[in-house]
Amino acid sequence: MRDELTHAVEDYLKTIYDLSLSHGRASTTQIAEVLEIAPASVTGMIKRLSATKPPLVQYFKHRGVTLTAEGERVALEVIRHHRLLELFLYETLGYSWDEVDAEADRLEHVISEEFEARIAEVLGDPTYDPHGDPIPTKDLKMPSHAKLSLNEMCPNQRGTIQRVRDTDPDLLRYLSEQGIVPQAHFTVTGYTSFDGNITIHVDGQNAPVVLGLRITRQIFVEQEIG
Amino acid sequence: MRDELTHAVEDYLKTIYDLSLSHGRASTTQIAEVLEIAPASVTGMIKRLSATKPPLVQYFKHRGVTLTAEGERVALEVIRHHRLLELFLYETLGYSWDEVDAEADRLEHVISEEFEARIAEVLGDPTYDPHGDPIPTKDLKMPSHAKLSLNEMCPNQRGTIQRVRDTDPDLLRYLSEQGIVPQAHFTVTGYTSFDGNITIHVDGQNAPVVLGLRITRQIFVEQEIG
DNA sequence: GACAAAATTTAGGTTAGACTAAATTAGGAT
DNA sequence: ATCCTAATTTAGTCTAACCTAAATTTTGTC
Repeated sequence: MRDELTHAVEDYLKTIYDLSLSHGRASTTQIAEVLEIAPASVTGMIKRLSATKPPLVQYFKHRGVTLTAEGERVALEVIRHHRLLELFLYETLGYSWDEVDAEADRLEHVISEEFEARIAEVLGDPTYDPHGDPIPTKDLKMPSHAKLSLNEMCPNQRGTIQRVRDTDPDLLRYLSEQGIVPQAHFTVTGYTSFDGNITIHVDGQNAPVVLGLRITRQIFVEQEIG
Repeated sequence: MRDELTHAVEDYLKTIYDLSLSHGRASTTQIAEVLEIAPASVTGMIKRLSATKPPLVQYFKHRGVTLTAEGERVALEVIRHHRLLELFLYETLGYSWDEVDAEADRLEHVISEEFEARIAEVLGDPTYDPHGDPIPTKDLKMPSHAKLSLNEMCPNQRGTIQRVRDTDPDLLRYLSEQGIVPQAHFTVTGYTSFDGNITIHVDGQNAPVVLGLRITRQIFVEQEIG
């Protein structure tokens, strides 16, 4: 139970958690892509993760992995660290939202439970980080969050940006320049079926913005009815 | 110049810096004791540190190591991180002075220059950490600091605590209970030559405290003349 | 249902950083 | 000057986590 897992293990579990949410399971190649390591290395690590007691993942040879209850617990712990840190860097140290991910990626593995508790207190037990991602609670329950992605919306519908799931600083900077940040209201003004491009007009902005599938899939929204 | 040194290397350099200050050079065994690893492991690492380009240490077989200019630069960088972090944890997150060292030991290796700059700014470019240790400046100059240790004082002399160089939480908690913290004024009321024990009476405290050599050697003071 | 392309695993190798046990060197006491 | 002990180094292992190249399995297409 009380571990002392390596940073690498924590990174794997975090990645598998994310991939499992969006794809149901995590394949070797997907994990390798996210972590930017060779697929063969992933296979090796997966074997070790499934051989610990208690096992952290369930391994289905040639068809990917899922987290065990214990693996999910660890993943949520790391994700809580990460997102609390992002918000702390943003709120308390004045980082911009495109800078917080990289710093939190390193800090998340070394802070103590004490540190976690203290920044949570300073921030008033927050529920969402600067990208709108939900922060698991102290007892590791994931707060509710928008599941509708921007690419599923249709012209003339209105909505509110809830969550921007990307870590690329350049993209994030571009999006915030266009007013595309959590809580922004917008109207879908166009859609081209060939490429899946969506055009939205953010309230208060002069020009509309055209966004490709790769991006709109990462943006989660609340639809405004009426 | 442009590094990406491992945590272990940074720990070695920090340790060698400290030992060189107090003993002129750092021996294999001393380093091993501080880092709590086997002496044989230290020999191996020292060889690597002296074989980098540029070398980080100068190795005198069978007689210890000293830092090169480059090694000292890295050590001061790490020490700056460490002490800024200690103060940040103390001031901004409400840690007590006995808790900050352990947390800073892990964080010091992963924070970015950006993080360093931001906490330095939040803290107003501070010069001393919660133990009274001097914080190297941005350009890595060490601020002036008291060099007289408590064990060198004589009965009836008065002084001010400037610096408590220890990392043991239990000891630090005990000392602060006795009012022995930076800026405290005191009078030396006794000395026993057999064991080197010194008795001091801290202003505002009821009872005097007897301190052994192991402790008084770690406490640095400013003597009050007259 | 065969087969090529894509995904995955196996096999073997590397590096950092630790370990133990055994050999060697240095330094202080006689 | 010798000898003993403490300090140090050498030699050989181990583990975590990565790598590449080759072998294998799965899957989608006709």
